[in-house]
Amino acid sequence: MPRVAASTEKKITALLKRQALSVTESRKRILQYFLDQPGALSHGDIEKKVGTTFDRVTIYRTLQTFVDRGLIHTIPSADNAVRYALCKDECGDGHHRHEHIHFVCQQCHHTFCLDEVVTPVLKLPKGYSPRQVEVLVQGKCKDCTETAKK
Amino acid sequence: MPRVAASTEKKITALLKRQALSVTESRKRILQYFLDQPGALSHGDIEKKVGTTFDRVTIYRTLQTFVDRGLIHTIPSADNAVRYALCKDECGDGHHRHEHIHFVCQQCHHTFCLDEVVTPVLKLPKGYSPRQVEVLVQGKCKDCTETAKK
DNA sequence: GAATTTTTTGCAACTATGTTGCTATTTTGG
DNA sequence: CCAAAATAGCAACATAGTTGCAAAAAATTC
Ligand SMILES: [Mn+2]
Ligand SMILES: [Mn+2]
Ligand SMILES: [Zn+2]
Ligand SMILES: [Zn+2]
Repeated sequence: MPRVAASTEKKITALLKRQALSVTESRKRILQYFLDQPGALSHGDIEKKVGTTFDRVTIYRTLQTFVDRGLIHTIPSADNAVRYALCKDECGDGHHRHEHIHFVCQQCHHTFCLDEVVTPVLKLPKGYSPRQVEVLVQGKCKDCTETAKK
Repeated sequence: MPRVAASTEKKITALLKRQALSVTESRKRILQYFLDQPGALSHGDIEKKVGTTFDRVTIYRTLQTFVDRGLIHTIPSADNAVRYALCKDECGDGHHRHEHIHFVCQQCHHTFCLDEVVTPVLKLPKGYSPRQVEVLVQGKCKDCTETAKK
């Protein structure tokens, strides 16, 4: 029995093919990693996970390719460590459309997409033309809040 | 006549003394740079400006000290380049309180504090405890919009 | 399914960014 | 002006990110 269910394998391959990407080991493994866990991942996280199997440069290039093709999006941070998360809506080649906000847990240091929370509409001073709004909330995440109660 | 007006010099010294900081050349120059321009600055910006006069390490430590003392605050980014801007409200030793949003111009690549725009109150899913909300708006800034009209 | 073309990978070399320990220098307060 | 405290510069290091190029792998064509 394979470590990764055949159905997941199929799903991953389909995801890559949909974006007209060659299906390679590194792309499959990195995409798998994103699917296997709920949060966002930094380049460093991925390197720790698969860095012995694949070259650092390959990871950089894979992430860039995924961003370009709309498979993942970047999440800004205040600590010089941009994170990446899967795009759930219909992002495509060259264009991202995200309306959700991001949550950074100050306790477990995980970053989550809160897909159900829509970015607010803001009234900006005259002259400023908004194109994209990013909201980054810091605090304590669901898991960490629940654990604290026990 | 000194290059920097004596009044500015006084102001800078006062700012440093208020936070119980030693008044040194590097701190004065870096604080001066922040006061001289409207936007936010990255470590790299500052290094380009004063990097021949002061050591890189000094700049890192100065920025960290300023953040710790509530003189400047960090602005998250999506490009692995955290920026810093002066605190206008009453931030102090160890605690920052900012309610304003930040604007990143995709044309001139400057980052601005929009002090007049208050961060929105968000309804989060059950379990998430917010502590700090950061809003980062990308688009075209005032100057770039006006220049385009001509 | 083998050959050819195209794409991706790994490696090396490099630049940039950030950190730490230590000593010399500067600043402070008396 | 002096002694104590704080800061700056340097060196050495660690981590992060980029580029060119040849080898390997994947896709395409036959
Ligand atoms: Mn997201
Ligand atoms: Mn600000
Ligand atoms: Zn958490
Ligand atoms: Zn602009």
